[in-house]
Amino acid sequence: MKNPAPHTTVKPKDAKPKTTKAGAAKPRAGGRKAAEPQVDAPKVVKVSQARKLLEADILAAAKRLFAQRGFGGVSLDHIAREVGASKQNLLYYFPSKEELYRRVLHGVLDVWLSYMDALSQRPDDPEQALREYIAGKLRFSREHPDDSRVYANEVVSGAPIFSAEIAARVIPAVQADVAILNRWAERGLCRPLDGRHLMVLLWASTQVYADWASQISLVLGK
Amino acid sequence: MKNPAPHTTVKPKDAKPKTTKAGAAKPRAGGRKAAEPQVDAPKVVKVSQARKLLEADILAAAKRLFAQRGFGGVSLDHIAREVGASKQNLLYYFPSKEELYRRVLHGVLDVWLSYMDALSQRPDDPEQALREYIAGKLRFSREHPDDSRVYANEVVSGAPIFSAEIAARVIPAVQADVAILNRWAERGLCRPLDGRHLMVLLWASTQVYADWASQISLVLGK
DNA sequence: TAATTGTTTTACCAATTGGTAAAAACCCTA
DNA sequence: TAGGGTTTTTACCAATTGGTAAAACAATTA
Repeated sequence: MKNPAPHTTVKPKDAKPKTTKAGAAKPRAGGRKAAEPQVDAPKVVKVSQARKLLEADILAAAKRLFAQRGFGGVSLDHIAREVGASKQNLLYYFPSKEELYRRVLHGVLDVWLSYMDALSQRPDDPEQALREYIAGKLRFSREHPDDSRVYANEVVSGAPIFSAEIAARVIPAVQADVAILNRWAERGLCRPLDGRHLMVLLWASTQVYADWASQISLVLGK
Repeated sequence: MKNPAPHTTVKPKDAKPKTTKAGAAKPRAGGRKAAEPQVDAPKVVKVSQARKLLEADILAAAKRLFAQRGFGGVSLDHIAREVGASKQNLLYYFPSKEELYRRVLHGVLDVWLSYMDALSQRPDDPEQALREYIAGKLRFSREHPDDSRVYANEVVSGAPIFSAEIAARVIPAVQADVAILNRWAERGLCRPLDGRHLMVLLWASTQVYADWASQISLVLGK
């Protein structure tokens, strides 16, 4: 009543550059095929390369930020600025913040799982298999620390958004590994053990090297 | 200009209850001593009990929420509602959100450190000392999962707020423990090892049981 | 070149954010 | 019962939040 809405008098802040950074840097190319229904041609929708590029940019930035501050600690605006686009533009690619987060998590899980098949590769050589397994998980933590952290963040929060997908994709993989461990023990290929707990131990120690990097480096004096 | 500011016409939503839940539930007691300067009386400021109670309530709720969603994922309003007070009331006890968070972290660190002195208690009995150390850390994770998670969250984010305090309080404690481990190795009381890495391993595996509770319970089928 | 598509920007919006100022309610002591 | 302190509530505030609608711009195809 007293004064007009402060956000209705939008001052342009400063004359915005005629062509934005993103606009100048990235060439656009619209138009997608599928005019004539060619049956034997692979029906890839062929989204324009520019689109894929920006989409990947957004996902990468979002991953980095989510890793650092968690879902609630990051705003769409923040992510958008990081890739030189506007929030609205970002919402053109991803319909909502949660959907973007989901996409990030999906990608993270892809990477995570791709590092986890060492045990089944060598079902008869516990020592070598374990060695490779651990090496793989360490490599994952080292090569994809943000993925590791995003995943950790989600799990620590009780996986409010991703529990279904985790249940569907991670649990089976882990249980298969646990089964292999237990089979080794039964066949006498290694000392008797509870595969589940060894699994947790392996997990813990590798994951931690990524998540706790800052503190560990302080402690190890490195 | 066109329309009045929407948030200036604040509608009371619904007639708020004359006495709020908090007001009805919690007795207040003001007034603090220190009128005449009694020199030998213990100069505890003696904040009123009600104050201490609400303060503790706030800290507890804040800890729980920060553990779940991280610093950025929690609003003051959210915390306030959780304890049945208003945001402004909360700001009467803690001058800012960051200060509240700092207080939470401080408390977490107190608890954490209190579980970490097992090694120095038995400087000549590696096995027993380690057993107790691990048991203690596991107990911490089990008895104070939120503390564990808040701490993990902060560290995973690179300890943006708490790095100084961590450096001052945690690192020395850990380094002392590492030194003990290394001394055992030197004296032949245990197998040769790098205390730093054993330390990380111990840390990892105990902490993880708290932080990853949701996922682990899925995997372990419990 | 014109129509059509795909992409970006502009203009909004209601709700919520952390925070301030001050009035009101409360409680103990004098 | 009055006064003075402590605590809570009321009333704001500017900035930011996630999100919508539509206009403007660009590229491709007809």
